[in-house]
Amino acid sequence: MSQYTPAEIEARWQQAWEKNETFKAVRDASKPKYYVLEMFPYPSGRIHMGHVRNYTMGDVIARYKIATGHNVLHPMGWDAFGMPAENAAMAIGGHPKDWTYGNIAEMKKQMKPLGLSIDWSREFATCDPEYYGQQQALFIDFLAEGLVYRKNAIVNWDPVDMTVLANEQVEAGRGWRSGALVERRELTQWFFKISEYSNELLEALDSLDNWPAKVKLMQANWIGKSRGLQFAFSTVEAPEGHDRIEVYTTRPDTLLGASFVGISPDHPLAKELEKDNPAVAAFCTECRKGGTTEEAIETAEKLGFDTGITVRHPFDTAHELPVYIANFILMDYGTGAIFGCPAHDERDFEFATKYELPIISTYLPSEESEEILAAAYVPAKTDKVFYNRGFAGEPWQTGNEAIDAAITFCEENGIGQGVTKFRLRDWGLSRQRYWGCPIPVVHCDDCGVVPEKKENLPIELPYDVDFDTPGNPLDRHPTWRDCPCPSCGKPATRETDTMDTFVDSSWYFVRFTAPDATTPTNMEDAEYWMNVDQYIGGVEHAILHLLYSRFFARAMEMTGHLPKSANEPFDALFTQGMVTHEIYYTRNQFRRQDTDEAGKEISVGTTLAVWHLPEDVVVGEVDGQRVGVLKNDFNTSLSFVENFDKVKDDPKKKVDIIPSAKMSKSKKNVVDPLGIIANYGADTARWFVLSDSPPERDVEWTASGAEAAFKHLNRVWNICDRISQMDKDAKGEGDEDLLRAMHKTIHDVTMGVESFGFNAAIAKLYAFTATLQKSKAGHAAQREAIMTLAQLMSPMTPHLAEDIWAHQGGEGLIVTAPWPKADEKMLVDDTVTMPIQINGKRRAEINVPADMAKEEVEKIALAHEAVIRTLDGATPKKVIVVPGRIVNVVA
RNA sequence: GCGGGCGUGAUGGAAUGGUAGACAUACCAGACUUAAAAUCUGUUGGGCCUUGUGCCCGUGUGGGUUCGAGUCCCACCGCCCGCACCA
Repeated sequence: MSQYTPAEIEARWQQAWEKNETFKAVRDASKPKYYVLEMFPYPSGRIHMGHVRNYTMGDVIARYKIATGHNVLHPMGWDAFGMPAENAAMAIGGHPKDWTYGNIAEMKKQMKPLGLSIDWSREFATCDPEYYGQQQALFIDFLAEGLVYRKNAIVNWDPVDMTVLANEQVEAGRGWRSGALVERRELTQWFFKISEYSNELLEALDSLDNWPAKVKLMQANWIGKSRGLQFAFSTVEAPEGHDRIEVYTTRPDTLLGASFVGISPDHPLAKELEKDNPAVAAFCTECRKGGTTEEAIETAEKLGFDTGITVRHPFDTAHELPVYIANFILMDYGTGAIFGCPAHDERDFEFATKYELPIISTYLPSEESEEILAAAYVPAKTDKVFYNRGFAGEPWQTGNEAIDAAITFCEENGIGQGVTKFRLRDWGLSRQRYWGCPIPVVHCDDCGVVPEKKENLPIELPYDVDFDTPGNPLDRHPTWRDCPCPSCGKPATRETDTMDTFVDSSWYFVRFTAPDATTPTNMEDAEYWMNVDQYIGGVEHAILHLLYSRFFARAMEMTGHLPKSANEPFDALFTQGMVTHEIYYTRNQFRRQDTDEAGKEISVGTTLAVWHLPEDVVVGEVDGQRVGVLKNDFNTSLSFVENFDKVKDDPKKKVDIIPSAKMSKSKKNVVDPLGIIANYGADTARWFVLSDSPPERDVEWTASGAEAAFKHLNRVWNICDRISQMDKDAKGEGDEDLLRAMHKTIHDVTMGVESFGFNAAIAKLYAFTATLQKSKAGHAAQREAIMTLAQLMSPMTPHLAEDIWAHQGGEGLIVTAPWPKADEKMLVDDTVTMPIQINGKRRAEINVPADMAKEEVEKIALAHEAVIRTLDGATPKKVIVVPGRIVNVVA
């Protein structure tokens, strides 16, 4: 009798795979290829359970595809540029490069024991000069194609990180990383022309059948297509050069309801007026300062400044409208100017009420309706309404119909043009930071901005930099900045901005197809391996990373680095849920002045939560409530309730529990994968993160659940051990039943794996294990059953599976053994149990041959005692027989 | 505000329109043990009585379609997520 020893077998089988080069991906035209990829990690230095779940899911797919005869590419790398490395250098000293490569080595060491089917020969980090040098080559090609440009722009400046952020990286007015309030600054910046692809990126979403609808929708909203009318008001008594104000509207049908024109404080006209009117200047300055926090936006009052200028209504030049500078109008959307229609826009209504401007309805719910003046009337654009002030189309029409008619009318009458606008703006990629990919251009007094010559790539980051002063160390590097102009050879200076790290992750998946190529890609490899057949990652990347990557694929096609077929680089996308855990805390009341962990002062009487690691708490149930006791206070010779009684009145010792939340270091509700692997082995960790919850949902890590996974793997191993010790010629009972159950399990697990139903697949494996454990079948059948079970488990628990395979004398490695096929004949039982319903309620069951004729089944059903009793002499109106499923008698 | 998703036992969750609650946790009971742990076995949606091969109710609430609805349709309630002065 031997034992399940994960620590020993996991190391052994990992060595076997490595020696065999099982996961090395080599182009092979004779096999269908399959590229599976998990979003690569940032090398923080420690893996967490989220990583384990993410990579395990990818591994299940990869191993399943290997077993079904695919040539699988399953690579791994490191998203290694970015600010944490610089912050660490500033906080604790050292160099970002050393910190990053140290973390990579450490994390790789932690990942290896998971036994993932990764081709490590393709590994790279985005901070490798070999990688970012090719990225620089791409940049130069993009520049030549006009896909990158430089412009003066008002940018989001993060005062904490001392860098510029893309619009996408500002969340509710705060930097996505630092959380600092973002300021507006004008700087010369590099931009990718992603907006040129707005329509293309929007429309191509339709072709992504294997993407979650939610992600496609988020991207569509982000791109934000709108159709409207652009036209100009002519001004009265405006400064020179401002005789027209261009406006954009999505509701041209409400043009006759216009009661004012509003312009942004950043509008050229506002800036002109600002010059010699201090009141305007004061107002605009106030607006620009305007809070960008969520609360500020929500509570912000609509503020306007009457410029005294008026404009003529395009339909009636005698009708003049006042021009206001208003704080709620954004310069970077539309034209930075609007006309206000208070009757049909809540925001305009609020503004009009405040400044006593007319409220003029253009449409009403019915012909008899009074004009609505108490609130804006904003029905859905698909509702039919009555246009009391319509000028195009029918009196009764939907908003959409009216908009189309209004645009046509205005175009025909030379008032304006129909225009499609997008919310998506160009992607600002300049960052004033050290630890990123240098932008490969040179500034020359004579030649201007000149791209670096490709033979000079990579432009490597200098190692000798200091982080003692804030700002970009490249800017003050003594020699790195100075270089000859690539065009004329005269002394010039390098661009010191580096690229946004989202650039690094926008094409890494392509680089995996030829990581050592001396050009960004190798077309043969790209054509063979692209696209990524299955991409797996967190939903937090639904917009930025995926949108940028889709843009990059197109830009790389345009510059000859990718085939057109790779325009949508991810055929299928799966967004997995997080790993959560409940949170444990005690309370600490401060009796004297003290400081908390962050050094902040705590005043007397303050009660603070003290968080505890799961491993430091014993959890139990008292009066139906989950509570805990600190392990240090726990007396193991007493029951949980007795222990709890001793601490329940002491808030410093009684542990309260907050329901499951995302694992976070600050709340200490983390479980260290290394600890789990040390205690139970990687297979247990892998099995658990896949069981219990559907992969797209969050899974709660529980100690009992992990324990159960471990017990189950032991059970499977013990069954294997028992079967090995059976008499090889032993005959038994129920061979047929066991094999039937086996084939059903093959079928169900295969379906589960194919459809990301890992939790359901695991449930079937539990059930089949129980069947096998109880089976009295002969040796041959049991051996077949355990070997098949091992194969079905192998994507999830590959080490245990290999060990069972070897014990039973399986040929070669299980990882390369062909996936078992369910025998159709074995899936259909000879006899089936059919429930009999009377009026939809189950009343009886019958056992009948599976292929019995409907009429026969009906006869047996009607003859059933319970049916006769329930019918009580009544004649059934109708009998529905669904072969093999159910009988329903309608009385 | 706009857009999307989800509501099933004590808990996580199963159910191509066809026996609701698979599988797991937790709880309870039993076996083994001096005892505990481990292991194994069994019970567990609610209610009713006449304790049966029994009946009634039950997938957020109300309605509808259907022989049959957790599943499809409509309305409402609740929760979650994304976007948001976007003209």
